[in-house]
Amino acid sequence: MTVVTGGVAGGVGDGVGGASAARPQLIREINERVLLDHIRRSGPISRTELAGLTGLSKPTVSAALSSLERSGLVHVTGQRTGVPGPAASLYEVRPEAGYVLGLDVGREFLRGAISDLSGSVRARLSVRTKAGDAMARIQELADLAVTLATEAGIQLTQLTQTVLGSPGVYDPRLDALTLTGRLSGWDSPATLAALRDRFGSSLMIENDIDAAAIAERVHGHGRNVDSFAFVSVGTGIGMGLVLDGKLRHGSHGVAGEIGYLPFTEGSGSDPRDARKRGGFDASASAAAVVRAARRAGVRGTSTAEKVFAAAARGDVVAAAVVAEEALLVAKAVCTVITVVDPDLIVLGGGIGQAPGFLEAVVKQLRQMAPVLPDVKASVLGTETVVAGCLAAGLDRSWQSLVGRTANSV
Amino acid sequence: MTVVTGGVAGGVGDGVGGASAARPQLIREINERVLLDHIRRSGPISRTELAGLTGLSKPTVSAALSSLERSGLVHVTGQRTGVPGPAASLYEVRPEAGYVLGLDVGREFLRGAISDLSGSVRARLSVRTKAGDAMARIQELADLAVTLATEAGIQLTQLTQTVLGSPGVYDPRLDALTLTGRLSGWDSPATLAALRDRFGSSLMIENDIDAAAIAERVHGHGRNVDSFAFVSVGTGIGMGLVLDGKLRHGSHGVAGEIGYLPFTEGSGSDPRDARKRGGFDASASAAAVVRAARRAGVRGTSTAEKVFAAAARGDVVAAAVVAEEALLVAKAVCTVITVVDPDLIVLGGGIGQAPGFLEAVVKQLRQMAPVLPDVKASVLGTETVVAGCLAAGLDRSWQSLVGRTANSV
DNA sequence: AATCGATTGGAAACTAACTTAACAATCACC
DNA sequence: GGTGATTGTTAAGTTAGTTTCCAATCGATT
Repeated sequence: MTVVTGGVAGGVGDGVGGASAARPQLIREINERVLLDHIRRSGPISRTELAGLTGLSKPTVSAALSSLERSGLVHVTGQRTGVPGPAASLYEVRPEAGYVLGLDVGREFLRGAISDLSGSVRARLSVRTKAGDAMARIQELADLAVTLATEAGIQLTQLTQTVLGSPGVYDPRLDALTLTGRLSGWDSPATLAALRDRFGSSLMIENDIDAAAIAERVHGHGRNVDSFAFVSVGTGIGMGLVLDGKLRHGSHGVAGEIGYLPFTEGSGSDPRDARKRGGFDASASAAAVVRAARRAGVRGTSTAEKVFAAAARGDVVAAAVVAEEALLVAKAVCTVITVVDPDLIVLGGGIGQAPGFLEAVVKQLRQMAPVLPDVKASVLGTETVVAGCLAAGLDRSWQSLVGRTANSV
Repeated sequence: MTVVTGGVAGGVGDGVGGASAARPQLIREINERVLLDHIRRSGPISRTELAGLTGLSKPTVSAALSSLERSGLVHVTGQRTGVPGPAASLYEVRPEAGYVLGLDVGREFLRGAISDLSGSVRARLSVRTKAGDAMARIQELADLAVTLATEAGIQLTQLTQTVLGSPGVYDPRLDALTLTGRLSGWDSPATLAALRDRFGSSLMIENDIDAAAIAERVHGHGRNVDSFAFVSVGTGIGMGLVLDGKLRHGSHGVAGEIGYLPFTEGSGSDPRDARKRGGFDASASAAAVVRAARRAGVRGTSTAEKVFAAAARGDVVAAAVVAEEALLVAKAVCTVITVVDPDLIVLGGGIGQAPGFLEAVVKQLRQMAPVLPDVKASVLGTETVVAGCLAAGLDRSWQSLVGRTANSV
């Protein structure tokens, strides 16, 4: 009944670390994993094709597939005909071998989806939350889970993995949620206990922006690089860092909490926010933009979106506020470059994805960063966090299912 | 004839990446590696002990050791007697199986050492450089290598790996040295070509502070953690980042170049430095401390060391300068925490290791960082960079030697 | 319509590597 | 000098994977 977070371990301790000795069975384990990966990626596929892709011999592929079929992870889905010779059996992942529930808890909305092991979404739903406190919010999440399961036509017990994208981070050393910011009461031990109680042992809690970064890796610009930073600027500020294809949480779970960058020179900073969500968040989040615009005398500045719209219309004062915001974000991106130097920076969030903002940030970056990596704006939308949770849950499900197979064979 | 940098690849692409299929031979390869690791760590050791440590059976251990012995990587070094039963043969790494040359090129000193495969240093030397340009400097390095080889009693051709710790970074995309800062002419293509010409195909170029971080990982505080940041503050400012036990260079080699952090509020900044070595370097390096002290009116401020000494003696103005420096360094450390959240921060360099500085930085950190990791001052000295180069070269030598064995068997 | 040729899937024989079990040889200690 | 622990090897058996060969199948060609 432990909450596990993030990037599936899976690392083969490198060299000095402490790799352990290998038995012949390991070969089988590796090869089944490899085959499974190919089947996942290349849809229905024949034994011969798999043999070609992996370099394994036909008898070996056959034996391994039998084993995978016995354990229920793959099945024959049809025959390929139309070519000379006998019809080839086509294998694919058995979608019913597992189901993943992804949830996104925000201040205003709860979103969720259920996907099967093949990755297709069986049910999806967003609701506006009415909850006043943490416990009510958890109840709403549980209700959402039930609704989704019903719609997907499965039992809750069939879920192999549940992933909750949430503000705040899970600190494995303290076994607690911390830095939950705007979500009141969410960082209490009771919240964590209640979540575990409702969602069981397979619950995995992922920072919402980290989840979005995973989605970006699977569906967005992160597909073709193996290290990138997803920088989200909107209601709050945060980052998800993917290095060597793996999301990094850091040793206290705070990797990417760039709201706490020690930049305090912003014009719109609110000291109350600075304590709770970090100095940089207070200086550069949407609320700070609104404050700065109001102070500068821009009219009709109820939301950051309106400030950006005014700037786009040619309001020079609003444009100055936007430029200042771009400078702040560029500084944050510059720190990320100097510290980890990723292949790519993806800007996300309401402000990060605003038209023209990317260019403004890049312009500033050019003058301050030691190198200029690719910088792109995210093209994903409101379902990003849920998609990331599903992807993370799928990954983890695969790991555990394959592991289980290997042991039981 | 390529310059390779840093952390040996060796990663088994995780999951989706592209792991390839396994043959039975892989088992042997893994097991030989594991045995070798144990022999390296646990000195002369018997077959039976190895069987116990690895969990492999005695016959398997015997067979693998024979193979390793045939390829010249290990040899029997003696017999253990004194216990009942036949004398056990003790195996150890054959030191002569390879030699590593580590070099540290600085503005004032060149340092170097040669170690054998077992890690013991066979020769060590530091010389003051008289070189006026890059080519002369390379000649001095080559001379140093010859002297060291003579002293160690080996031929230069016996070197399996040469590692040069140098200011600046190697950018694999441009195949060039960049950001070489104070070392004039060091970033020209001709320098790189000349280095390759002199030191051959096994040359590996490592940023000097990254090399120090490797030393810290092998000999210093980094031994018992698997992610830490070595932050060096002295003549220049830089960082070496070790995550999951592996040094990270980033995709342009600039990971850790925190001299380029966009902090410009320091009082001692010099605009010429800012362009060349980064805004933060210009604000917080030793020269900046001297400038700040001079401006504040501290007397006898020819070096940063004297400013720190004055502060320690009770000079309140000097103390204020030191406190300001601590604040700047704390901000840099805070950015590292918010971006990657390592287990540990190690402070190094003349300023970083100054008495009392650690405490001053921690005091500031407490008020700004979202979490406070372990922070320690390095206890390593002037030979750190060379030690790191040797460690990196040993690692790489092991990788290639073991790889070669596996193929040739 | 019959044959040809490509292709599939599996069976047999062989290789690589590990394990367990048994055994002969050795050495300290009583 | 006998006893018991320990070492290192040999033999037999298991898990995996490879190569080679073959029967069965199905579209295409004659």
